[in-house]
Amino acid sequence: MQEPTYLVLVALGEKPLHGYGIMKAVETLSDGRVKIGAGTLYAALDRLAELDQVELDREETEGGRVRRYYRLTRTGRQVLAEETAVRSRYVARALAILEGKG
Amino acid sequence: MQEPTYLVLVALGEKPLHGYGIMKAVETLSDGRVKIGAGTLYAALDRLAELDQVELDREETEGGRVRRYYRLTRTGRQVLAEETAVRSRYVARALAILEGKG
DNA sequence: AACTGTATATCGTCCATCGATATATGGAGT
DNA sequence: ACTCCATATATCGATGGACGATATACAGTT
Repeated sequence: MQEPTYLVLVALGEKPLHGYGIMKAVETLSDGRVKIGAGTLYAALDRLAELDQVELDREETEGGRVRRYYRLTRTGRQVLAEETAVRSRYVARALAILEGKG
Repeated sequence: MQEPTYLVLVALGEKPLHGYGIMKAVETLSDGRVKIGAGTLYAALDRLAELDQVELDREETEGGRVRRYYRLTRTGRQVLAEETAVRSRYVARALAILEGKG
C-alpha cells in the first residue's frame, strides 16, 4: 500500500470525513508535505470502497455543495492496524540502524 | 518513496550488501512478507545510484559468480533518516488513533 | 538428469499517483 | 462588477515504480 492511500486510512481512522476534509487532514497530518490531489483521492476512495475498507457514512448538503462523508469499515480498521504494525517494525529497525551509526 | 525502495535503503543502512544479499535482508527484515524480485531490485538500485543515494562499494568474485556490493552514500543516509522520520510520525499518529478507539 | 540456491540482468505489463482540466458555489479583495 | 481563492466533487492522460516472467550461469543435492 502506498503512502497516499495509507494516509487516507489514517485520516479516516480518527473520524468520518468528506473528500476535501481528507485532503486537508492529510496535509495537516504530514505537516504540509503531502498534498493529495483530487485524482489520487477519489480514485483511492473508489478503490478502498471496492475493497470494503471504506464506505459511505452520510451525505450533507451545505450551500448547494454536497459533502460525501466516508468512514472506515471494520475491515478498513484491521488493514490500518496491520499496515501500521508492519510500518512500525520497519521504522524501529531503521531508527536502530541510524542511531547505531551516529 | 515506495516500500520496496525504502526497504533497500534500510537494508543497506546496516552494512554494504550485494543484490542477492539485499533480497534476503529485506525478506528477513519484513518477516518473510516482502520478497523483492530481481526486476524491482536492480531497477531500484540503478535509480538510487542515479539519485546518488547508493553507490558501488566493491566487487567480489566467488566461484565464478560476481558479487557487486552497494553501500549508502551520505545523501542516501540522510534520505533514509528523513523518510524514517516522516513514517515514524504517521505510525505514531495511527497508533494513537487505533488505541483511542480500542 | 532435474531441481534448488546463489547471482545478476532485462522486458512487458499493470496500477497507483500525479497534474491538468472541468464544473459549481460563496466570500473576500480590488 | 470582476477576479481570485477556498470549498467540493469528478474525470482523464501521462508517468513511474513494482511485479512477474524470462534468461544466463555455476554449484550442490536428490
